Amino acid sequence: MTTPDATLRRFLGYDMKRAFAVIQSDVNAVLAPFGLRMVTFSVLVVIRDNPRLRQTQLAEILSLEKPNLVLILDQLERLKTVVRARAPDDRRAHELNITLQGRRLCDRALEAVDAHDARMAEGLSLEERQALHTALRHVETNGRVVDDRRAVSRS
Amino acid sequence: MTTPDATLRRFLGYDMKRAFAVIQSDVNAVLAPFGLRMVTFSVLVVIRDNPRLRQTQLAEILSLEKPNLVLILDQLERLKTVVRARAPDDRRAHELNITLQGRRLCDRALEAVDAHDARMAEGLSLEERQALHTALRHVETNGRVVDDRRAVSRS
DNA sequence: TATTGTTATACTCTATAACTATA
DNA sequence: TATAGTTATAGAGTATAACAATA
Repeated sequence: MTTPDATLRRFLGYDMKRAFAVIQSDVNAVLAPFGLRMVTFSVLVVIRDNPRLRQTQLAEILSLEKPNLVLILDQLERLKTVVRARAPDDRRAHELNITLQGRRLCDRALEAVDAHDARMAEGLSLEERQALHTALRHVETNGRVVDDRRAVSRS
Repeated sequence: MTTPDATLRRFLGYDMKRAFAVIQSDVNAVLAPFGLRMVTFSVLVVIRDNPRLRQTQLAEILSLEKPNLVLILDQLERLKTVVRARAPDDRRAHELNITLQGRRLCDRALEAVDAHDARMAEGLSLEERQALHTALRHVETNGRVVDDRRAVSRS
């Protein structure tokens, strides 16, 4: 047993929790100067890439609960980066759109996060980096399957 | 743009957040029948592997804050899996040790988490899986470096 | 009756300051 | 004066129930 946590190091969950903790605090630090957090940044990007999106769809895409999205959008509206407008065809719904100012902020933030991401991947070859993304998506998919047969694992 | 979150998919942080969310809820479901969560499980394993460990050291190993560790240990003591004892050489400190009952629980939980981990890695070759671990530790290390020169990234 | 966005709320996780008892 | 463990507390992040407006 070379390190005190050697037993845990064989689990994907453990290595991922540690790696993600590092990334999250780091990305939040990178985004703070823009007035953004990891979630608000993600929401801003998805709104930019999907004009006239509705809140329910946005929540679905990012796996957020609708009530939690409300406060995130309030914050983005306060930053003048996003606007909520009544949908003409369904007056219950809101169409979400990015503003010009939001687009500028989004571009700058994307650049900063890209730079940070490159630093996080330093030391990994392009192939290794691509393999990491592939493996992570693989795990995400495997987990979703496990979700269906929940708690059958053993007891 | 094939998926609504295609832009975000290029970021390690995004793929990791999604993959980890899946793993975490999954592992917690696997551990629930044992009365454990991801953290309590990790703490139990480290105590088993490092007899007479003290709380400050344990907190350091698992990157937990000492105050948060207190409640975790309370819970493990209530389960009769761990005991706190006054250290003979320093009466301020506690020596942590696993009980026989704790050892049994730890073994069964490890088996369950191992089985789950194998399912999460299904579809990945042994080499791919090993590469995933390596890449995650690489990211963890890269992040720690960034930590030192915090907030210098750009603004 | 169902759905969209919202409010209120609660529970977990994480982080910090300050206390106590020892050193 | 400093350290180990603890208490209290506050802030995120996340989850559910119920409501008003609209379909």
